[in-house]
Amino acid sequence: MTGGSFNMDAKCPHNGAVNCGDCRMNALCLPMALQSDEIDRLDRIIERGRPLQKGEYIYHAGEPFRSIYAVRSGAIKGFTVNNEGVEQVTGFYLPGEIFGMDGIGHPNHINAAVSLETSAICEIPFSRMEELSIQIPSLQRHFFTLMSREITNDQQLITMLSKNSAEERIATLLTSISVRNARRKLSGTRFRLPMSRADIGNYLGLTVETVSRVFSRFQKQELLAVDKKEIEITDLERLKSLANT
Amino acid sequence: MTGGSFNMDAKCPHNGAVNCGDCRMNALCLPMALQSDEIDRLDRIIERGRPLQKGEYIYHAGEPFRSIYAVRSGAIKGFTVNNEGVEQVTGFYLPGEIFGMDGIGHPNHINAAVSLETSAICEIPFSRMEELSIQIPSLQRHFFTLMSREITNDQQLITMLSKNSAEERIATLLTSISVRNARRKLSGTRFRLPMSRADIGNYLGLTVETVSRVFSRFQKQELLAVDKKEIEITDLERLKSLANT
DNA sequence: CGTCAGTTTGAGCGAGCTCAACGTGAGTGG
DNA sequence: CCACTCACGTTGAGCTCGCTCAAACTGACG
Repeated sequence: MTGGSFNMDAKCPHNGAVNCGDCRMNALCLPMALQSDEIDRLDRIIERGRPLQKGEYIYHAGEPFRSIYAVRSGAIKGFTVNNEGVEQVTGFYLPGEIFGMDGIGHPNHINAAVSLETSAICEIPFSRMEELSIQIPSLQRHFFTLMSREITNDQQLITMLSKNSAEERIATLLTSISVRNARRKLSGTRFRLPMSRADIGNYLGLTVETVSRVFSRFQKQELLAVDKKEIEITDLERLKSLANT
Repeated sequence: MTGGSFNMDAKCPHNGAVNCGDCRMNALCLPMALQSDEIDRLDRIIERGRPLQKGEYIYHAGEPFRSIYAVRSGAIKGFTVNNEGVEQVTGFYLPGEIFGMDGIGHPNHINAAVSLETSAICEIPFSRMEELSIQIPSLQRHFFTLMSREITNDQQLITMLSKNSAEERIATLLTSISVRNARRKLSGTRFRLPMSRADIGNYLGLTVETVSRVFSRFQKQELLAVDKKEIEITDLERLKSLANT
């Protein structure tokens, strides 16, 4: 497990913030629920590590569950592995978002999490987080909220897999990334996809070929300009109208 | 309907238990995490209502979120409704299981819940439950566990919708119901499905016709004996081997 | 006995899959 | 600096599973 070997003294090249109070993401992340003295207490239990390289695992399925994580920069892919070794991507986590909650009900992680590009994350030991959330009710509340949000996210994916066409699924994913980027004050119309076509297909229940074809079709319809992983949404309104809900 | 003729003081014909300590489900339900004095405290916040008729809603999407619920008898269907009014079944809840957690992160319920047959449920006001779980850490822990289990359930459904054939999906659902019945000390091989073919199809991302055809095929292959909603699993091993993971 | 919701069965179609070939760019080693 | 490799992405052709549409069956209930 990478978590254990974190060096807390290393400066992160991406982000000078070494505590929640200064972190650019604090409006999105856990601290949003807290007052400044409470943030300090949360801050003290958080472990910040060296940056993760592309392809580095944060945890594997079956590893003991110790912590949940917040993304500071980069992008993380969460996925299950069934007993035939087939992967199912269950989510992509962008800066300000929390992942690793799948392990909570179980002694070990059910899912795995891997870094899709150079990323920085905060590790939050779960048992200490539990204690703290007994002392800080708004933290407990926020935590329930986060888990519930994970549930409704998953349920939206379920609806999509069950009811929507390939085009609708991809329009929905692109719209979602657009919204999440905008929330981080980044462009909602020009961005780089952190994941491969295979990851997108896996997440959306489609083959790589179908993903590629839909991208080409969207480009022909002048909804997108695609250059490998660089995406420019040229008609966000029409893309949104294609998307689910 | 005949609802008016139910008397809340009358003994419930299904279950004489009026408190968690005596409830047949307490080994599966919330109290499993608690000591007997703690169970009393939980017991005091739980509201038990008259039985629900088939088709009766526990809550609609958009209603204020107040409570979570435990199934005492019967069966509950949880589903989302997207803005075109299309339903997506997200789960079936059997006795001993908890539902309604989708509302936690939000002011209002995201999903709806409806009774599939005559059912009895316990209502647990969430704000009192939150207070209590601050005082009883093992209750907080159990609650985290339940929510996390909901997440992993949803993720299994995601994998199924994304990767499995119609036959695998239906084999998985039947196996799941079989296991959950066995946990309640009921037959794992002979039971009555509480939901319609349409509900099954909706849940599994299939049409009614496909569900019906797969049931017929399974019967021809001597995996099942189907008589409307009565199911006898005649070859559980082979059914399990068809099922996902 | 008629109605109506739920279910079953058949016939034909199509979205997305499979298989196959080719293109592209980053990394590697001579 | 080029040749080679290898992962990733695109495009085409044909097939298949589950969908759509249609019709008939069943049982519960008035």
